Order: sequence, then C-alpha cells, then structure tokens
Amino acid sequence: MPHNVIIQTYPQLLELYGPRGWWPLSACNGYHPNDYSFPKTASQRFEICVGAILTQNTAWTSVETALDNLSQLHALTPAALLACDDQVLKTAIRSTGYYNQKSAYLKTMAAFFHDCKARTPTREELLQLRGVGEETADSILLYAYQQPFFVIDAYTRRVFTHLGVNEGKESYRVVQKRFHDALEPLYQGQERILVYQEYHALIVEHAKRNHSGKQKQ
DNA sequence: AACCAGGACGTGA
DNA sequence: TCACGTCATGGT
Repeated sequence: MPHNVIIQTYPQLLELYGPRGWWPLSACNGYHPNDYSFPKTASQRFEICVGAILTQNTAWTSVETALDNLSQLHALTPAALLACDDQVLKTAIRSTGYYNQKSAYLKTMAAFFHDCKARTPTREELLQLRGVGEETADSILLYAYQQPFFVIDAYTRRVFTHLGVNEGKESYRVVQKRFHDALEPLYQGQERILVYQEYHALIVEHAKRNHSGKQKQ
C-alpha cells in the first residue's frame, strides 16, 4: 500500500536526520529546527517568496548569494523590489541563473504581493503569476503562509519512485493527492502544517545524501 | 568536461 | 495531455 509507505517514511526520516527547520531565513542565520514560529514578519514572508522563485532548478547556495545581494540593496520588500532598476536586479540575482526570466518573475510577484498586502493568496492566484508553477506555489503557501499543501519536487518524485510509490511519470497533482490522502487522516490543524513542512525538508535532505539515486530504506 | 541543482514556459504533436 | 527545447550560473 503506497499510503503506508508515505505514512511510515516520515518518522523514519525524522529519526534519521532530526528536524530540518525549513524554510531557511537570513533573519535566523538560515535554518531553525524545532522552531515553527517563522516567518515572523511580512519581510520574512516575502523573502520566502523571492527564494522560491530564485531556487528554481538552482542550488540553494546560489540563492543565498542572491538574497544577500538583495538584502544589501534593501530590495526584500515588494515596494523596494518594484523600484529596483532591472539591470541592478539582474546583477544581484545573477548567481541563480535564468536572471532575465527570474528578474521579470520577481517584479510580477512583487506587484502581486504589494496589492495583496497581508492577505493570504489563493493557490489559483499564485498559479496565474508568470514564473509560479505548482511547486513554487505550494512552497509559498506551505512555508510562507502555513497552508496545508504538500510540496512535490524532483527529489520527492525520485525517492518515492525508488520506494515503489510512484512510476515516476505521474502528474504533479496525482502525486500530491497521494501524500494528502495518506497524511490528512493522521494529522490535523497546525500539526499537519508542521508535518508537511518537515517531511518535505527531510525528503530533500535524504535525496541529497544519496544523490546517485540508490537510497533504499 | 559533462552533469546537475529545492522548475516554468512555449511549442507542436 | 505529453514530450521536448529553452532559459544560465556555479559547483563537482
């Protein structure tokens, strides 16, 4: 039963690696294991949204460099990023690659959150933004807005294909529904958020340590 | 020196 | 829907 594998792998990974403390934020110098009170400010929330765009198909170390540059430019608020010169913005995020696309994506998102203010965006609203696909939307919803959407990324697909849960070619929503259906009965409310956040982070940790693709467990 | 990294989008079957 | 090319830098 695929659901049992999904259910049982979480405590195993948690035992193996311990809490990961995602999403990394510059305010707490990166990760914050066992502290689920983040983000604490609108600025930190926006930093997560920016990071979610910048990390697309890109190593997180490259994103840290870019976020550092943006922070020094004081551009980590919607209004400030909107006012940022395009060339300056591209130079700041250069390390993350795709800087022509990503600079435009960031401005689109900045405009959206500038209008959105403190309101929690819907998944549909996020998906309408250029540069925000399903994974990025769910990352923003789960880590910036504490909404129960399990993030399905390349690591998740790889790990659970090896565990026999997937074939590997299923659509995003099919894979996500398997996680939701398996985990929803066990975890409710704030605990569900916590588990979705930790589980995804643990999957990434596990996949990174077995990057040749031969994890068993 | 290929190959991959916490994907999304446009296009043509 | 689905497969494929494109976008681009940085580390191994």
